[in-house]
Amino acid sequence: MTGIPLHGGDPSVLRRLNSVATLRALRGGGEPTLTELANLVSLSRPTTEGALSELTARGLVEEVAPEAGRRLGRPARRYRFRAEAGHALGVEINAHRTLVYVADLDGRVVGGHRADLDVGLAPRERLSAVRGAARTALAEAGLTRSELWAVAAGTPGVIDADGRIAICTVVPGWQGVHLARELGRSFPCPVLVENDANLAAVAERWRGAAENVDDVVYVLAGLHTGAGALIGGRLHRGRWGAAGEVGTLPELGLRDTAAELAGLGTSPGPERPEPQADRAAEEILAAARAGEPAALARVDQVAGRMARGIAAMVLALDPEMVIVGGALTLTGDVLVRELRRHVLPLCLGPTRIEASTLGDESVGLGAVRLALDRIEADLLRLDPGPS
Amino acid sequence: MTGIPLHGGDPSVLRRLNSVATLRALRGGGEPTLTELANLVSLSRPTTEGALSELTARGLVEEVAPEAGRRLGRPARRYRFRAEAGHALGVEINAHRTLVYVADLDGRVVGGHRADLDVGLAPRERLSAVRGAARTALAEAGLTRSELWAVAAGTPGVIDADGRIAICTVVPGWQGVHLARELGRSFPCPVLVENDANLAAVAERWRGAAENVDDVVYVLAGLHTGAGALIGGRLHRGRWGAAGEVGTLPELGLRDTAAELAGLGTSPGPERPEPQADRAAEEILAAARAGEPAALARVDQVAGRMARGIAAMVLALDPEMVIVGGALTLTGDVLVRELRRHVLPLCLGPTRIEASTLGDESVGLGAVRLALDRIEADLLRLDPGPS
DNA sequence: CACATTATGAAAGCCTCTTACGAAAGTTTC
DNA sequence: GAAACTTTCGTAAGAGGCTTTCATAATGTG
Repeated sequence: MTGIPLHGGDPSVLRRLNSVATLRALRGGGEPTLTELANLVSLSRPTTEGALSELTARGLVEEVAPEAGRRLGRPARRYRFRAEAGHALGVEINAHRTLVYVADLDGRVVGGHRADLDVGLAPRERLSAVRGAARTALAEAGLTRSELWAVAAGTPGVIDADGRIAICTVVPGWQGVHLARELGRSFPCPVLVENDANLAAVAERWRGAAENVDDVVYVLAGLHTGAGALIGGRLHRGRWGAAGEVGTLPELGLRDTAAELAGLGTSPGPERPEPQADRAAEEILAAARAGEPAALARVDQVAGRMARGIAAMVLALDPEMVIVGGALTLTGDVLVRELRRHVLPLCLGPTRIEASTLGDESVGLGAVRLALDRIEADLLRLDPGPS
Repeated sequence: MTGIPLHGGDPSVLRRLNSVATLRALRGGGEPTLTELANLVSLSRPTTEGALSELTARGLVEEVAPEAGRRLGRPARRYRFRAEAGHALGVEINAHRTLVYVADLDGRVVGGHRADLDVGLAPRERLSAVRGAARTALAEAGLTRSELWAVAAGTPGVIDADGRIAICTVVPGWQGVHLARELGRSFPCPVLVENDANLAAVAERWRGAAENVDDVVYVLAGLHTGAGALIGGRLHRGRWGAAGEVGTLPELGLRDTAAELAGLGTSPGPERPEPQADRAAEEILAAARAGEPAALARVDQVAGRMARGIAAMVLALDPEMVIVGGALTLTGDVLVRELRRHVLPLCLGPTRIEASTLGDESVGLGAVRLALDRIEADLLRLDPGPS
């Protein structure tokens, strides 16, 4: 946790440490020469060379053709990180669809597939649809399952530490499913499961609106509103994986957002969400964007209600940035503008409130990032581990 | 941040690493023999010996007299961590008083002083009272300022990253004071400043009700209610140091708690807090403890109001535990019981809600712990640093 | 007082990193 | 087209650190 070693080490840990440092330097991209690399890691050239030959043997690094001469002197050998050495699979599973991405170790998406799902699908069918989508995506990328190094899946609900869906109200029958174990049967590598809003937050920090921002709250505005938080650049799950579920408090206005936007009123406790509420909500938002007064008023009203819940999260966590995404933001930024207007006056600091830039890809991409994080942790770990 | 090195190292980093590991093992307490220590850090005896002689030269470790024989064989040399090698100063400063602790590197309190302060005191006088209290506490411990390795202070309000009091409504004139710089003039060592509720959370995790719990929310129930959060065992300050200020949202019932308890109603925005509200609130709590119905009803009502704010934090962060402390809890655990009754139904997980066990010492002890954390970070850092 | 037991002290050997120097492979210049 | 120049490569020597090993020292037991 603290990075402070409990155990000392013999000279061999130096070798590992230097290997890791070299790999890390190469992961930055580019195709540095041996001497450039040696300077980067502050090691001597022979040592760097040794680390590189080990990494090459492990398939993580490759020597590339020397740059066709334009500089003086003997051409330098260049090396690059073999991003294609392994792959990560990111999956989104929700009530309406599943979305799968395959990415290489650099996070470049090399395949994907999306499939619409019926809301009423039983977990077993839902799972086999997911497996099918994964198969298709892998085929598109020309890969087999054995070339996957990690898999991550995002889904609505509270996910416990084992990857079981502890609470889920929006996908029928989903609660209680041990998603990590189920998917684990299909893949010969670690399988992680995480709440969808949490993953969206991860994605927006990776390559979205919150790039490199360390403290982020992501608000997933859909039928209900969920939220995910990154604290110090790391995902905050909470003790039982339930962090960000402020939506549970009725007076904070994050329940049945779409329904209220659509003017259906707050239903007491719908076992099955009504998809038409989503569509109706989107229509209202479109009308608001067109300037229709009644629609604007409705958006204003809902934003005012949601604002309290978001403000509660902002005041609790004091993030640098709030990202608003989810189905309700896909048709424009009316909602974000209204939320900004309502939330900012309630905050203490100059928190920025921005729209998601990844749209409906954020959960899937966040899953990719989570899987990559796991791979990197394994790769850059100092102790060799049982692999 | 990640503990992964960017730079490689020559054999000398091994030595530092092993020194650090040895020191860390000794910090655990006890007076191990050389061989016991070598086993602890998984190093050979000669290497451990080398690390020890370096640490001894730095004054951090000392050889103690061998345990008077009761075992067979040649008596083993024993070593111990010299907790008296350095000291930390922890300070609490609020509207009514200042409290100072001096502790050695093991956190053992070796001196302290508390002084009542007039609420209306100007910052300059308040500061000199604090300096006086520190001087008295140091004298009691038989130490000079130069033997302090770090100082930390806790005070109400939002503290920015530089140790300036960005927002403070409860101590007149306090807002805008650059507390870290002011105190820095008096001490030849790092000076840290932190929000009081944050420090109370740190203290309760250190040696209070939340020992070794990683995700904790501390609710400081005083005139207003502040909160501090520990996430993953680390203090979460937020981007602008304003994390935990849920009390700002009026509908969450964490403003003017004492005033409402005392039946004074919610004052719109008191420039100066009224100390009699505190006292009246305590009387109500005592009456409630005695079972007086009217008082019980009042407590119940306030707890119900506060519960929403606390629940908002719990739902946002999903902590393992909520600690309730502050002036309102000193007279008994009525408030805690009522809060537990009101908050738990609103939560998703089995969050524990407990009373502070450190009482009005928590902020000062948290300051000690924060200073010690800083010292440890410096001590256990691998790179030598400019010290 | 000898013996068993445990710890210390010092030397030998191994691993890894750094420095140093000559050879190699290009480009530029004449 | 060859010599000069420049930069990199390959390898050997040297230094720092850790481990193993064996003889020695100090203490309790019979």
